[in-house]
Amino acid sequence: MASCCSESERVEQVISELSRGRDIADRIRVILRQTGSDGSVQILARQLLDTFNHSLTMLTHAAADSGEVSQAAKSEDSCKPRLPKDRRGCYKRKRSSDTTIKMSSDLCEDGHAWRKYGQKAILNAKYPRSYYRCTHKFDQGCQASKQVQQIQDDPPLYRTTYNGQHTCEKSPLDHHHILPTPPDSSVIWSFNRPVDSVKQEVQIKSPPEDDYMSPFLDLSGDVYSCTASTHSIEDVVGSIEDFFEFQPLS
DNA sequence: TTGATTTGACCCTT
DNA sequence: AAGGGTCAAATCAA
Repeated sequence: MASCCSESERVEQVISELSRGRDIADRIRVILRQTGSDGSVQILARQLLDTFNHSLTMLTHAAADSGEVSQAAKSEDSCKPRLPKDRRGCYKRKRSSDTTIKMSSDLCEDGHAWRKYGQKAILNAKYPRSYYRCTHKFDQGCQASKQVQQIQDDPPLYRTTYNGQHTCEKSPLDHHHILPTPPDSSVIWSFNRPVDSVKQEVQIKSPPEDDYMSPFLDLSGDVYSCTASTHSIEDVVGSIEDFFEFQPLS
């Protein structure tokens, strides 16, 4: 009879809720690791995360098998030429929250296994942008992805934009430049400034209450800081790029 | 043979 | 409508 929503909508709601639970579990896990909490608690957090991942995997596969998810648009104009698969609704553009940007003078390893899935020429950009997803996207349901783009030639400067957090297993070390996103969804950036061939780690954090504050860079001390809206990441990155461009390398 | 990369096409967001 | 993110077939490499 007339229920509030269709079966497919309910399935998608459950998937959405599970995804949210997984993100929260992952944040708990990161916090526990950062604070050096009891190992058994960390294991429990890990198991909680795995439970969400497995549930999501089973649910999405079952939904796909039964054709329940994302089939709403299938009823009409299904005779489009040269479409091997109906890909409508197959992806959503990433939002700017839960994003980490790293600027570095080289393409250093970040400790994760990535698989390149695309490359695009970007308007007004000299170099193409490469797209990577976590190698464990399918076997562990890890949603982390990154974009890498060279933004400067001499000296070479690369901007790496990380989206999402790793929920896959990796070595416990090597979090030296990917900082955990706090629960308030503020944004943290870190990048290396190539000065005297010595890389300086810079961390930039935007407090959540400064939603409408224009971005600025405080480069006066050893610790650089920057505040900005989570909606103006590009502005901040522009400021960083300006800094690299106009500051003579001493 | 298998997994990774390349590349053109599709389609969502702005 | 344009730009950008993702998919997937083709190709490459180990």
